[in-house]
Amino acid sequence: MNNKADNRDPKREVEDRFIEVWSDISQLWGVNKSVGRVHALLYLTHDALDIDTLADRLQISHGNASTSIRDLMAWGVVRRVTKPGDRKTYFEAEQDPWTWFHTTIRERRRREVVPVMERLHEAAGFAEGASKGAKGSERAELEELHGKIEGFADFAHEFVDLIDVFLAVGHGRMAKVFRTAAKLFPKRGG
Amino acid sequence: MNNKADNRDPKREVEDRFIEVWSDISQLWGVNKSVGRVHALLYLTHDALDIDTLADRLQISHGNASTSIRDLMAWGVVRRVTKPGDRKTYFEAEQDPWTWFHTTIRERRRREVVPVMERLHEAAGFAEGASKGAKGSERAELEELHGKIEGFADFAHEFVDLIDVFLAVGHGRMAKVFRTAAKLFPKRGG
DNA sequence: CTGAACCGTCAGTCTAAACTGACAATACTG
DNA sequence: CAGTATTGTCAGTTTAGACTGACGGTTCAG
Repeated sequence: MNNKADNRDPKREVEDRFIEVWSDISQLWGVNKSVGRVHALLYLTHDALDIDTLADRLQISHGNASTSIRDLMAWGVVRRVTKPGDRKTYFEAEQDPWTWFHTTIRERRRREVVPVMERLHEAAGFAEGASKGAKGSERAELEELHGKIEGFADFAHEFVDLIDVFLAVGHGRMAKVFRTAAKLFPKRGG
Repeated sequence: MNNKADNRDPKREVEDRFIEVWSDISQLWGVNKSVGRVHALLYLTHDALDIDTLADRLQISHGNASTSIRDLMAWGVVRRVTKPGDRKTYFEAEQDPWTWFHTTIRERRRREVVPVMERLHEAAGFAEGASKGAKGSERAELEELHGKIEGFADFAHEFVDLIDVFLAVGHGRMAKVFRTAAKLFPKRGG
């Protein structure tokens, strides 16, 4: 039960603490715990690791480690590595957090944002159609609804623009963009 | 089972379609389905609604509606409203999406970002302490680990700065900031 | 070709989160 | 003050998602 007490190795304890924090950040971000922990360990480990080593180190099943690695590769933040004269498959993580974050945002945009924006536009289109097909007070109500949906769609569209700027600017320059923006639009009270 | 077919009212269908989209967006954002649906309905509905009307309309239990409302109020995006000469408590949503988004980000920063950043700094501090207490090759390893953790912490700190700029700039001006940023740092290939 | 080492998959199990519905608490009416 | 309408809470149930471990497929050594 008590695997902290067994842990005499300071290196291991340093790793564990960071892994737990990253794991929690991942969960806030909608990524499951095991995936976060595997990612954290690969980020900390200079050498690429194989599935069994990951499973051992993190006390998770072989299957879970394998599935987590599959997810991380689908997100584009982990690479498969083979070493000559060695059968095993090793995995290594992107080492620069900005690159990793950029990749993640691009993938999230593709998987989640684009499809949901299409559905939002469909909903707005349906509302518009319904209001044009109605008469009298019902028409007025439907027009109001349509306006509300368009209002939200406009906001969502600006949010997507924000993502696009982030993706276009990229990496280290993002901080500079924001610093510039902060100067252009200085903080106000509240 | 088939409650779409029963649904002859076009207003209701327009609402339902939007509610489903918003619900999915909420889930992507880590907010549960019922909470998202309640929020969507309140956004669309000009008049404030009471708990039973919400539960009826969305086909969820009274308890679920009440809990969802409690969450939304804790997020600061729904207000309690009382009408003179009426016992019931009504609830209404913030109508401007930018205001709502701004409030949500501020709350998320407070609840999630700040605590996890503290833990990250603790982890970095622990790594530093461990490396200073070690000798020889172990020390070198611990210093490398510490460097990795600091690297991530720096990135995380810039991310928090980004949130702060967003909060400082606020509402409608955000779009302008981004348009300006986009001009300063034009899109490059990829 | 056979056996060993290893990775990927998925059915079944387990866990955590959401939801329901009954009850408690509160506010108001007559 | 008793009765009624309404909101809030939470124990128990249900549901969705994560995790395990056994199996099958593949690759390579001998």
